[in-house]
Amino acid sequence: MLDSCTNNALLPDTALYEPLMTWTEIISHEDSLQVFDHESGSDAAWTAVRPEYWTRRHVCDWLQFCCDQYKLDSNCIPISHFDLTGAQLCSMNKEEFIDWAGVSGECLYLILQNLQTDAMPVCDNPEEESAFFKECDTKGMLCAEDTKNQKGHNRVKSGQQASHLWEFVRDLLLTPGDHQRILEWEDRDVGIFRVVKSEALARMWGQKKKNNKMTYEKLSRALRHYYKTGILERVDRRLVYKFGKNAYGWQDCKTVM
DNA sequence: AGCGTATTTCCTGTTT
DNA sequence: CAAACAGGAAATACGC
Repeated sequence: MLDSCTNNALLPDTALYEPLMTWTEIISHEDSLQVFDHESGSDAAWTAVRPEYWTRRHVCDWLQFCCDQYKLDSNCIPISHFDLTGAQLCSMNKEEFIDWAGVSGECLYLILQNLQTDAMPVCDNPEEESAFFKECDTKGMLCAEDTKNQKGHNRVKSGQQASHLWEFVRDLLLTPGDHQRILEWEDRDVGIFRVVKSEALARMWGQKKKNNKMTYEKLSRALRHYYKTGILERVDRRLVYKFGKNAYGWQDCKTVM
């Protein structure tokens, strides 16, 4: 089986993003992030939006970009697996991602991680940018040599995803996989979900925050604080919550590939 | 050091 | 009765 990562000298330095934006430009678009309309899934390019907030369309565009620019073999990518949002994409850990994404998984994971973290060159210096992509290139080659036993990708930082409780909840809802029915969508279209296993949810949140004294009682108090900020809306049913107008990243985007 | 935000902790009362 | 919900109040954690 041919690993597409072997496929070329990836990243011909600065030419890489020529048709797109430089990182500096991308970062300067932070402001436009604030006004991005998640409801309508409107038009910001994936380059202008943080991966965690990508719509399905953005994920699709990003994948296409990776295939084009990194010469990944699209035949080796399970395209149907990428019918997911950025939040879903980002919530997978490395193992899950690689399982999910096929033989190019490690390459794609690395690219995504670098987009997510400040490993992105935040500078105006094209030389640094190009150095960044060279490093990315090197890692890409590594993954071609051995897709299994590469552990030391120190470049990939552990990331800052889901640092807030509501994001943690959201990502749990969106993550395909293994947390067995702790949360379930009640009405996905409008963002209503139900806490199925309250103690388990508290335990997971406690683990994440390294707080073994977390309880659902306390977690739910934190959730109720979200009512006043519009992250959540009240639903007068036990263990049922609804994402509010200030929550993002949970929607099921209608525009698909 | 000071501040603001996001919880965490505790509590009293109410509802399911 | 147990489990949740409602919020107020205060303590804490943490990033800037």
